[in-house]
Amino acid sequence: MTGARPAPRRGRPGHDQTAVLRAAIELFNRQGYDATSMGDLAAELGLTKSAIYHHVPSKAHLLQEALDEALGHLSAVLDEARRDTGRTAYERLRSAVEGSVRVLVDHLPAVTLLLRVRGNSDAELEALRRRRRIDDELAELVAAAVAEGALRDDLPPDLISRLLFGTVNSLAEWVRPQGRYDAGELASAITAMAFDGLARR
Amino acid sequence: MTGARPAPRRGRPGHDQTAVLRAAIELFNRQGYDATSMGDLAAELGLTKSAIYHHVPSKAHLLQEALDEALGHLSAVLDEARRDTGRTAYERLRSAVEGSVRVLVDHLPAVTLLLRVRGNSDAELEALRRRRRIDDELAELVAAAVAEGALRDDLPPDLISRLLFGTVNSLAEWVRPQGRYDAGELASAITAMAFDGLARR
DNA sequence: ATGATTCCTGACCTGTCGGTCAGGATGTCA
DNA sequence: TGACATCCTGACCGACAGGTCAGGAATCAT
Repeated sequence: MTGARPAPRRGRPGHDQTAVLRAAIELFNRQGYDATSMGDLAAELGLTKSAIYHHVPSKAHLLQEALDEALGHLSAVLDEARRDTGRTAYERLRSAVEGSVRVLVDHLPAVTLLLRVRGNSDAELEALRRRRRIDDELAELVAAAVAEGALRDDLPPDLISRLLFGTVNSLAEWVRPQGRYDAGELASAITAMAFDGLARR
Repeated sequence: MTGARPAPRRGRPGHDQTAVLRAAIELFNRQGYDATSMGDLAAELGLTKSAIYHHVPSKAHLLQEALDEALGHLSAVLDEARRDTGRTAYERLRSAVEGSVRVLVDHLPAVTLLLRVRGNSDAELEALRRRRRIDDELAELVAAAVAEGALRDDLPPDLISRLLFGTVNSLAEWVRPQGRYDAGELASAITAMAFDGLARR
C-alpha cells in the first residue's frame, strides 16, 4: 500500500490537485454543484479564486473527476459479479448489493455527487448514461434471481431492482464517514431487510 | 370537489400564479433549482422574464410554495397515524408508509423538490427542520413497532427507519406520473419487500 | 364608448458567475 | 548564490443572474 506517502515535492509548498478536488466534492455535496461558486471553493481552501485555476482547469473538470471516480468503482463491482459465473444469480446479487454499499461508503462524496446529477451538461449526460447501464445490468441480475426461483415472483423484477438499489442509494442521504455504522453493518442490515423482511417471524 | 373549475376570470387572459408555479416546480426538478434561471422558466412558458414577476414575487417564493405543499401533506399523513390510537404501532407504521407513498405519488413534483433541498437559504433550512421533525416521528413509530414485538429487534430501530423511508423516498428518483405503477401498487410492493422480504419462502 | 382589470413587453440595473493574465512569492536543488 | 519549479495574488473580462419599472395590449363589465 503506497497509501499516505508524503511524496516529496519541489517548489513552493501549498495545495495540490487532489486537495482542491476533495474540497470541491465536499462543497458540491453540501451546497449543490450549481449553488457552489469557485469563489466559495477558494474561500474554503483559504485561497483566491485564481489560485484554484492553477491546479484545475475548470469547475466542470472537478465534477467530471468525481463522477469518473464513482462510476469506475461501481462498474468494478458489477464486473466482478458478471465474471463470477460459479455461483447462483441470487448469491451474485447479494454480492452486488454488498459491493455497492461498500463503494458508496468508501467513496461517499463522489457517489453522492453522482446520485444527484441532473444532466445539465454533456459530461453529466454521459454520466447518467453510464449509470443507467449499470442499473440495467443490476436489473438483469435481479431478473435472473427471480427466474432461478430464489426471489418472490409476485412482484415485477424491474420493480424489485428499483426498490432494492433505491434503498442502497438512499444511504447517501444520511450516512456520514466515521458514523455509527460501517459498510458491513449497513450492507447486512439492507440484505436483512430486503431479503428476509423486517417482520418478526 | 371544486376540482378543475374553469373559474371565469376578468381582464386579459393568460397565465396565472398556479400555472407559473407548476412549470417552475417541473423545471426545478428537471434541472435543479439553482441551475434553473427565471429566464429558463419564462422561455418554458413562452413569456418574458418580467411577465413572471407579475404573477410571483420571487424565485425563492416559488420554491417556498412547493416545499409547503410537500411538507403539508406529509405532516397530514403523520397526524393521522398519531391520532389513530386504536391500532398497534405496526399497523400505524404500515399506514404511514402507505400514506407517504400516496403523498409522494400524488404530489410528486413538490415532494421531489423537498427531497433535494440542501439548506442554501433560510427557507430551505426551515424546510429541512420540518422534514427532520417528520422523520423523527416516523422513527418513533418504528421504535414502537419494534418494542411491541412486531418487528425484528436485531437491527437498531433508527436504522430500520432510515432504510424503510429511504426506500419510500427513493421512489422520487424514477416514478413518473402516468407511469407503470400507481400509488397502491408501489406501496404494497414496498411493504411486501420491507416487511416480508424478497426471498422466496 | 369607456373604465377597470389583468397580463405582458423591453429596456435597464446591480451583483456575481466562471475564467484569464501578468507578475510576485516561496520553496528545492546545484 | 543563483536557476528552477511551483504556488499564489489582484485586477480584470464578458456573460448572465435575479429583479425593477414604465408603459402598452387584451379582455371584461357598464
